[in-house]
Amino acid sequence: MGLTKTEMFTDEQNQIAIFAKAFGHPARVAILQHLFKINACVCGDLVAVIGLAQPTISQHLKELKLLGLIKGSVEGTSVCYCIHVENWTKMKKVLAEFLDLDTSVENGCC
Amino acid sequence: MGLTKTEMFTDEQNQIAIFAKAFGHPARVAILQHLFKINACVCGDLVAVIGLAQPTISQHLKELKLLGLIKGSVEGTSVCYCIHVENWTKMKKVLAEFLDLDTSVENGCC
DNA sequence: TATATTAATCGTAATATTGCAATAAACAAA
DNA sequence: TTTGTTTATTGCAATATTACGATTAATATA
Repeated sequence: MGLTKTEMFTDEQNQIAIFAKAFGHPARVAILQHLFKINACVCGDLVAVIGLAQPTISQHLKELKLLGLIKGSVEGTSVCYCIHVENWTKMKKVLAEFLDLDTSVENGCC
Repeated sequence: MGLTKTEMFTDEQNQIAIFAKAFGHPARVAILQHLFKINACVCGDLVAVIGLAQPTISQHLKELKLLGLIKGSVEGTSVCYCIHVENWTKMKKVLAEFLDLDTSVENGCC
């Protein structure tokens, strides 16, 4: 059906899934890596850097902005994007809690 | 088009996206959390624990197994699943490298 | 004001994902 | 062998995602 049954899962599980989905596409990974690399606002060159069409990049940026992982500010005719560091840190905490579950695994079988 | 243009991105970026996609659904998050919680093989009770239909669970398990994050062994009529700790560690390293990019961000704008 | 530049939105096409009923396959036990 | 139990596979329907051309919106500049 293509329709995730979110109501069957905890808020935490849905939260993890939503964040993970943001990184579930290489274009968004590339966008975020570039923003970190530049370590400043990026105004306009993302389309050239990533290589996808402008509407496609704009769509990916919108998703990341909706999730709060980046912020954009209008700067003349262009728009400048950068990492939302506070939210990035929060997201990392949520994901790390999940990813670090293996620290206590004894693997007594298999 | 629904078709990701993987050839436009680096192996690392695609790798991150593929792993992240595995956690991009709450059912798979729940499955993995349960495997960690039990800290052993789980034989058969996943359908009851998660609450989705058996073919749906089987499909999610297949994806996780294909990615190498879990392993399953036949045990009579049932199949036992558990975390593939070595691969989980490798995956964590790949994701952590990406998630920890913020350590050097000075956020000199925005 | 007219034009150029840049980003967002709309519309649409194609592929991917999710979910489950039905069925098949594998095995244990009677 | 027959029956029951458990998991995998198949087939399909519905929704989601990805991508981009065309257009619109917003703003700077000539």
